[in-house]
Amino acid sequence: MFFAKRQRTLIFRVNGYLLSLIAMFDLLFKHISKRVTLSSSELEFLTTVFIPKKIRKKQYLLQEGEICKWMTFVSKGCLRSYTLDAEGKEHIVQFAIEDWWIADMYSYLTGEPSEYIIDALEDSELLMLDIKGKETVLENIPAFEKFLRMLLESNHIASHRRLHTMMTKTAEEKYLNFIHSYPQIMQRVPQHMVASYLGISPETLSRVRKQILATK
Amino acid sequence: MFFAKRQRTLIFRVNGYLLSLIAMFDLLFKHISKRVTLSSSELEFLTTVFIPKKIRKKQYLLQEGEICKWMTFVSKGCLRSYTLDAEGKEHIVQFAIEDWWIADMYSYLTGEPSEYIIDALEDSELLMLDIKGKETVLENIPAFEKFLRMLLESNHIASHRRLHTMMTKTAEEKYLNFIHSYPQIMQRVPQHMVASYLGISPETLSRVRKQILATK
DNA sequence: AAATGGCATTGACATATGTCAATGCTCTTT
DNA sequence: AAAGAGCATTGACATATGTCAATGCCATTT
Repeated sequence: MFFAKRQRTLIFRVNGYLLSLIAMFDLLFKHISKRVTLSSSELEFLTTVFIPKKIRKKQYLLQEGEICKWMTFVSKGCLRSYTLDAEGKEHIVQFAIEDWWIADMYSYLTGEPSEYIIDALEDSELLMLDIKGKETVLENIPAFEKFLRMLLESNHIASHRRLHTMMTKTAEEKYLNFIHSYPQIMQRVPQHMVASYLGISPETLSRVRKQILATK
Repeated sequence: MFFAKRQRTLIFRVNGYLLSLIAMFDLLFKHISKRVTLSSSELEFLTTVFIPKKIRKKQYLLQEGEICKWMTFVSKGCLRSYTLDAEGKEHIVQFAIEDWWIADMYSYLTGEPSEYIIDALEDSELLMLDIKGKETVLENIPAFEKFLRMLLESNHIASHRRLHTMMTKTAEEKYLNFIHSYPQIMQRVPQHMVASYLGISPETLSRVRKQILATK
């Protein structure tokens, strides 16, 4: 009786795990298929190279001074990357939610220690690709080169746009721009982190929001 | 006599033109070879796809509202891309000197009209690649996909770094950072354009420089 | 139910940077 | 040689945003 119960539990666990794995890879496949078409054997190959990982809220994925070993695809949850300045203040560089990637590409590509920190803002599910894995995929799946190139092109455009708003817009415009571009993220992360991402103080963001509410 | 003279001149011109063409492509070849190895027939193929162009100081390469049809490799000279804001003030997004690329990738990839302007700050020599050409190259030279991916990776890193300094540094730090990273450009372009690139006013840059000279 | 920690808000005040206007320099054009 | 354009510098002043400190709210933990 005891045994049977244990076994059932185990099977449930294994089933649950497999189901969640399937869902994770399913999102990755859809993500890639938006840009290039892979054969089913190629997709299957990906499952042997990406490392699935679950991570709890507040856990680190990368700590300052470590080498960033992974390009990480977020299949569930929310992470951020940030730096600490001389005064120990956080500056958030990026949020990543489902269907996005996060990494310190500088550290990843050069092998230099990272100045960034990546941690989880929610319990999250990740698919991680190390340099070796990336090379294997590039060797075995020609279209993946194209996929990466196109991903980087999108990224390039987004970076330029962000830089431009950072340089030329007021705090209010930055905020309006943010809630327009990323309404989901605004809901999910604390306001002071959005402020940090926008490069303004939490107090200023609070005042900007008050101001906006007043005028409409 | 008259004829003979004309002919000699013509030959000189043609020779000069060919020599300059060779130099232009030579730089492009070296640029590409830093990242991937191409066969000589592949290199030769590139000369049939890239369009050489000379452009005089102050000429436009892209005007606001036009579609950006070209990815442009600068083999000589200096260009900039910038926007005009609501008050008509210039915001410089990028400088490009020899061995760099310039384009509005958003417009180039989507075919939407550009919000950017690209013009020459010096007489310049360019090698230009339109979308059709890019596709042809990608079809005929597999390694070019890898080259583009790696170029975009470098770009990605540089954008992140720039964004970070824009967000977290003072005017003085931005300036010091700039002259450290791009001493050549500082020499070649007017100071107020550097200010614009750094997102600060020309007056502030002037004061920052004075301040730096005083303290050392 | 009480205690705690994280967070947003608000007010008073400080400051870096922008704006405007004047001056003078240097180089090119006439 | 004169004129003009483009540019860097400087001073006076304006302002957006940051900093510091206090308050109160809400959710989670004990």
